Amino acid sequence: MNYDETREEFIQVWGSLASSWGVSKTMASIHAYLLSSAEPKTTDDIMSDLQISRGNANMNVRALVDWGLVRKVSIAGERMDHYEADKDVHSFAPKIARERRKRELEPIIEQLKSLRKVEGRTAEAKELKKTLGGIYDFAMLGDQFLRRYIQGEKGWLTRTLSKLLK
Amino acid sequence: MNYDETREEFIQVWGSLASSWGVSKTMASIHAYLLSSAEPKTTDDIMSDLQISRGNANMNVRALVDWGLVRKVSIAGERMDHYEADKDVHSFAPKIARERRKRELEPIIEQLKSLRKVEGRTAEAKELKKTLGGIYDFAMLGDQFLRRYIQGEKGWLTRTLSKLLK
DNA sequence: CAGTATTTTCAAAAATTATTGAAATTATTG
DNA sequence: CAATAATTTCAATAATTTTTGAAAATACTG
Repeated sequence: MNYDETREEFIQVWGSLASSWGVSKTMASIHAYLLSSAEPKTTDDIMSDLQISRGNANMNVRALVDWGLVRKVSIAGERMDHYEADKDVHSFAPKIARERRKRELEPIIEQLKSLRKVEGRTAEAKELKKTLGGIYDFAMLGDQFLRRYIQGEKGWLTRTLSKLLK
Repeated sequence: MNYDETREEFIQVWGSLASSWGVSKTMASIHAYLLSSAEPKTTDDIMSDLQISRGNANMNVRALVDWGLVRKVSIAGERMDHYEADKDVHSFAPKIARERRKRELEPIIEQLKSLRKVEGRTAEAKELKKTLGGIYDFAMLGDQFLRRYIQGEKGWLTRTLSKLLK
């Protein structure tokens, strides 16, 4: 399988998995497109290679920039903005973790913090308290781990997991 | 905040977060409903308390049973099926992890396994190979960790993470 | 500054995903 | 086995999410 075929398939796979990763198909496709590009690309490149509209390309490139997965670079003599993906998984994965933590974990923790204090001396109230408390404690542990990964030094997770699984 | 208020809010929070967790809103609401129920509930209970249709209730309860988060229990003298949630987060979280791993991680790994072998001696082919290889290795590490958690003994993850974060 | 290029916005349309509800199927009871 | 209860299925509908594309805003260039 050659370069172009690999690229195309990578873009298509990354895109088709997008929904289960909680991002739009286009956002994932553009990410894969830039991850597999040797050179920075313009919005026009993205539009024509991925066959999408300008508005769509613009919105999703910006989202990728917001997530920190892609950066704007200037090419001397060119007017259009060029975009380039961070290709080092150990650098971009924590950024994805940061966004997903914020969307998927933080709101649960915030809510459970108060819900687990449910009042009442009935058996059912006590049981609910225990259930919610258990979920809260578990979520907090995951949260601490994620926070450490997100802001930690680059090799930490890999080193830790490797050791752990040896 | 009393038992009923807490329950209602928990159901609503769990449901509203569903989309970012890759499950349908109803599936999450039913899960929260059963997690916060002292007694096993029938499809009719779910329908009337959550205000949803029979088809919807049936489909999503079955999905919860498939995931292993809820089990069918028989109540002596009652004809209708009753459903009860596994309330121990250390028992049900690995089941969620198992399903999400299957949907979100396994397909990427399967594809990257071959894509990372991209042929070509050009600079761009080499760079792509490096990028895809890096993502693959990282995904494999996460996969090993998840597998260990999913089929491991109950306290493993909590113990490990607690030690790690101390 | 005027003219042109580029980027952004956002209402409307399209695509996707979830839900309903009634009919079909399956299970239970006497 | 007939009658009834309970469950499942699935085509139609509704709700949600994504995408388009043209207009508005912004940024350059000479």
